Amino acid sequence: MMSTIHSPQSTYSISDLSKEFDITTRSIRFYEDQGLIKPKRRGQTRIYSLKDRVRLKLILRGKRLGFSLAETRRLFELYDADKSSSTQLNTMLDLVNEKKSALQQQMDDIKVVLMELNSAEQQCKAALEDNSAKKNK
Amino acid sequence: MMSTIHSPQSTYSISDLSKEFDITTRSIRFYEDQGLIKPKRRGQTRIYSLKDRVRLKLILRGKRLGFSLAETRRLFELYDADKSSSTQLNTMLDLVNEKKSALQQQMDDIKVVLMELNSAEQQCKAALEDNSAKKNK
DNA sequence: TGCAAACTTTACCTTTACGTAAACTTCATA
DNA sequence: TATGAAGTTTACGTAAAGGTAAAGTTTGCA
Repeated sequence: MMSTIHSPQSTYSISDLSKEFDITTRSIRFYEDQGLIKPKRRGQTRIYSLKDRVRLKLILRGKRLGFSLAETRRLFELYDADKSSSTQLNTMLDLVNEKKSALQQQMDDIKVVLMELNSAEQQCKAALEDNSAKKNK
Repeated sequence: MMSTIHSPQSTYSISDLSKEFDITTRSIRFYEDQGLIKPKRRGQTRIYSLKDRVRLKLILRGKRLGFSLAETRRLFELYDADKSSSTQLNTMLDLVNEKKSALQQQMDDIKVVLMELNSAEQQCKAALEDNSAKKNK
């Protein structure tokens, strides 16, 4: 099932994607189960499109940022949703603003922790030099 | 058990902390269970120190960044560890660098997602204006 | 002294995000 | 043709991070 033609591929097998993103096929099927991706089928074999691949990338990035699969699915749904419904658009705006402020908070957290880690690193290095100066094992 | 004196308090009850950080007492005891904090006891009542409070804050910040409790505990352990053991110091350096690059990656992720969210926000607003111009419900 | 609020332990329950195993089908190819 | 790789479904298991309930202390204070 492994496709050999590279570059701008337009369909992918499940193992193509599991290798590319270094996740198990189990995970990919699970995301489908949860309604995050909807690959076509050829017989009972799943055929993934470019859109599916983009979504996978978004799912994984979301995960790195602590989004639950349910949250990510919600974002997908809204993104696909009816653009003529003002109610939907407002719901989306609310969600977007919620996410934005959460991410701002995360940015701030990260900056603080990075500074602390840098400081810890310096202390470690200093202590190591100190140790080697004193020549104790 | 609620202490009434404010400002630089030096001990706290479990409910003091649960209120301050807006988490349940169950969570606080769970963190203790997992070896992240070690409050003193008066009888069987837990007495939390400033250090415990700082750790709680660190635990929660870690959680916001997607650190597991086990990871946070590991960082605490290394921080408390023997500063004369070069092996330990090197282990710590490794862990610190690992965390640093993960956080850098997160920062990059966040920047991308923030840009996308901003763009989504603009599109929503434009669509809303469009809708109201066309006066459809 | 005697309640009510706050504290405690113990223990089982829940959700999320998969892992793992079993048993089956499809397909290329030796 | 048969064997092995890759795919599939179904189903049970698991780890993390608590929630919740039961049943029992402790303590302030009216």
